[in-house]
Parts: sequence; C-alpha cells; structure tokens
Amino acid sequence: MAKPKIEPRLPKGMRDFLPAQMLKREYVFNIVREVFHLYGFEPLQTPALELTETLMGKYGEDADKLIFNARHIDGKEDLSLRYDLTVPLARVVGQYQNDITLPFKRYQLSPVWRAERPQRGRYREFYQCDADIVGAPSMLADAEIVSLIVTALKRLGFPQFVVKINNRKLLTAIGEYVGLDGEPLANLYRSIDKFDKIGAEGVHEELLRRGIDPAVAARIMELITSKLPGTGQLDYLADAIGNLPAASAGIGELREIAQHLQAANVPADAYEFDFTMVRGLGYYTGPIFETVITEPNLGSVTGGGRYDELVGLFRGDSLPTTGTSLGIERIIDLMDILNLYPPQFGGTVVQVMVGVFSDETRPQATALAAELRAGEICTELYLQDRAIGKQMSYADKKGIPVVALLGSEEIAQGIVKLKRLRDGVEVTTRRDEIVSAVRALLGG
RNA sequence: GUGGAUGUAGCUCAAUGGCGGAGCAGCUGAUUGUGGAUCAGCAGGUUGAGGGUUCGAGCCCCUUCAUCCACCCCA
Repeated sequence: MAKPKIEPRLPKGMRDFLPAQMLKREYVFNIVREVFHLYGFEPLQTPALELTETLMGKYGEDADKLIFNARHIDGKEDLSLRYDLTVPLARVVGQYQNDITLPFKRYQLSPVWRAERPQRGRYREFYQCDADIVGAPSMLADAEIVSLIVTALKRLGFPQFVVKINNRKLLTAIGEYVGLDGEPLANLYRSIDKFDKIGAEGVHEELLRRGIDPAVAARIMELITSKLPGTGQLDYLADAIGNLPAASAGIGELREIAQHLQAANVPADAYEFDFTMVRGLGYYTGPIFETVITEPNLGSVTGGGRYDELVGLFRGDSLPTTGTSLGIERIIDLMDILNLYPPQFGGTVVQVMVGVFSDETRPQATALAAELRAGEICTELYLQDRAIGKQMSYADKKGIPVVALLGSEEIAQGIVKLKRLRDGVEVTTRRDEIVSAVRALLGG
C-alpha cells in the first residue's frame, strides 16, 4: 500500500468521537435535554464564531491568549471562536429584546474553544451545557436551578452527590468583617477556593502566609468551616456576623432558597450550605452553586450562580440572571468510571442485521430489511458478498444483538430464522410476524 | 508560560552500541447455512524528524516536533 500523502492527525487538544463513544455522549445529552425541558428551559443555539469585540468585554487581561481567533483571506470582520456560552447568552438577550419574553429560560449544549495547554480532562474544544434564567430576581429562580441539577444528576444515575450553596454576599461580608477588601480580599477568596485541594489546614497556613493577622485568620477559619446540618449553618453565621448588611442580605437569600427547595420536595441530603465554596473570582453577585460527587469523592460536576450585572454589557439596563453550567465532559467521564450506563447499552444503533446468502436470495433479504425498517426496527442489511460465518462474525464484533437469516429454504417456507448473539438463542418465525418476533427477542 | 517523562507495526509494548520482535487488532484457512474459543498461516516498519559521534546507532550527543504528567491559569 502506498504511503498516505497526508498524515492523519488532530489539532492539539481536540478529539474525535467514534460511534461507540458518540452513543454514550448522546445518551447523556438526551437525558440532560429531557430534564431541561421538564423544567421549562428552551434550547438556544448561537454561532461558533462571534465578533471578537463581543467576546472581549467580559474577560480579563490574559483572555486574548486563550481565545482562538478565526481568519479569512478576505475577512473584513474580526472573529473569534466562542469561549463560553454565557457571553453569547448576554448578547442574545441584549439583541432580541422584542422577541424574548422575560424571564427567559434557556439552555445551550454546545462546544466552546479555549487555547489552553491540554491536560487530563481538559481540552481545547469541549462541550459546555448551561441553563440560565434571565430576568428573575427572585430566589425562586435560584432554587429552580438547584432543583434542576438534582433531577438531572439523579436521572443520569449518580447515587451520591451534594449541591453546595454559598453566597457571594457572605464572602464579601466576611472580608468586611475582618477588614479586607480589594486585592487582599481577592487573595482571601483565592485561598479559600483551594479548600477542596489543600484542606482546612492548608487554607489556614496560606492565610497566615499572605500576612493575615493570626487572630483574624483563626476567626475566618472558624466562620467558614462551621458544619451544622441544614439551615443551622445560616443561623450560626447570622449570630456571628448578621449585623453586617451584606451578611444579613446573603443569609436572607439563602434562607429563601432553603424554603423553596423544601417546598419543591428536593431531598435535604442533596444540598448543603458550605461557606468554603467560592467559584473563582468571576462575575457572581449572589448565591453560588457547585455540585460534588461525594461517594466516591470525585470532585465537582456543576458550577454556577447568580450574576446580575453581565447582561448589562449588551443592554442599557442589566437583568438579574442565575444559572448553572453542567460539566458535561466530566460527567461523561464519571458515567464510565461509575458504570452508570444501562446494562445492555450497546456500541451500535443496529438492532438487527439481515444476512445475505447469495445473489438469488438477496432481493428477499433486501425486502426483509425494508419490512423491518417499516416496523421501526433499526436494521443493517449486510452489504458484501461473504460467507455467512463472516457475516456472523461481523455482527458479533459490532455488537449487533440479533441476526436475521433467510436463505432459499426459509424463503420457500415463508419463514425467517432469527439468532440472538448474546446467548445463541435461535427462533424461527413467520415472515409476516418478523417485527414482533425481533422485538420479543430484543426484549428477552 | 515553567518543569519532568515518553516517542519503535493500526493499538499496547519488548529489543547489552552488533540480523528490529511479541501480544492484541486485521486478513486467509481448518469450518462453502451460523459469531465468540482454539490452531495454522499471511500481511504489516524511513524506530517522530534532522544532524552528530562510531567500523556499526532504535539505543550515546545536539537540535526540532509531537504526546503525556505536574505546576500556573481556569471568566
């Protein structure tokens, strides 16, 4: 064979998804979409490319290094690949004020691109899955987001997880309480954010290293590490710093969320208030959420919160917005690790393959495939002229559950032979009952 | 952006500076109307690329590219 002229390879950090893998991804995507619809979220799609100026508004200094730019030989516009789904949402909300009824509940399940150095579980092209509610200041919206997360993860089959809930206003209040703002406050957030990675001890040490007064550091640790069940957490913080307006507001919001979650029948063990959870430095202004898989301890699979200012980038007045991102790539990885796909989840969409014995029987085999398809059975007609043993072998390797055979004997008698490869069970059925016979064999 | 490791068949990996191999996958047959298991056989290579040292380099040296891991970052 001649050496190929072009080396087949992928751009750095990008992936192909072969059929067996694609089926798993779509299984997850479909469940997630179902749950979004269940909660009344509508799909939104935006272009992969945005005007560069659209993207540059929100992100910080080094952002342009992480954004892929798109060039065209005659390009008059400055274009970039989208970096997340939140900015396109804000643009859409600003752009279609006549067409969008508030509150606007949308989800988007689409790839985004970041020119990061690839690492395990981090790619340059990956899917994000965001659900947001624009224009609803009520904590009911935040509670809906939490409830949505719980339902989605339960339907995917995750046995043990907890949505951690905090409030940006509380973190600000704690900073205020200990006399920090500006950059020192940002550093405080950065340190606390490492809680999962370096633990309480590590955070405490880092606070001291950052030059925070030992007494103050100890007090901060005391406040954020309290572990009381349910709203006991909120009572504790209210006693300690409830006199600060920001704290009082933040605690009040979390109490509202707790009430709504209870009314919505969200199980109490599915969420908790955790003051060590920070969610980066971002644009969050109110309640923030993050979900961790707890058993086994596999890290976080969702992140989100309320960001009341962002939409204002594209619109005179801002709109209060809350939402979450499902870490869909991470979820897909965990589905495999935790073995959460249904037992008979196959590597093929094909339910039955029709084998072909000879040129003489091929028209009947073709007709049989058509009948199966008319009966809504996903059917593959064997397309080559090879020994029946090879055909069986092909079906076996592809994981096709059932093979239908009709040779001259079967044709003469008006019957079809069906074989289930999983256990070798063979049945003979009348040709006019083929669809129900295949269904029965697939079901058993 | 910083540091480390690794590049050999489609895949996973062997090979003291001295004839480039195995397992898996593929193909053919044992078995022309029945898959998996077994057995026999076949095919598959610019050892990432370029340079250097050497009688001789997959192996040593230099350069470069790629991949992986850790850090930085993570809106």
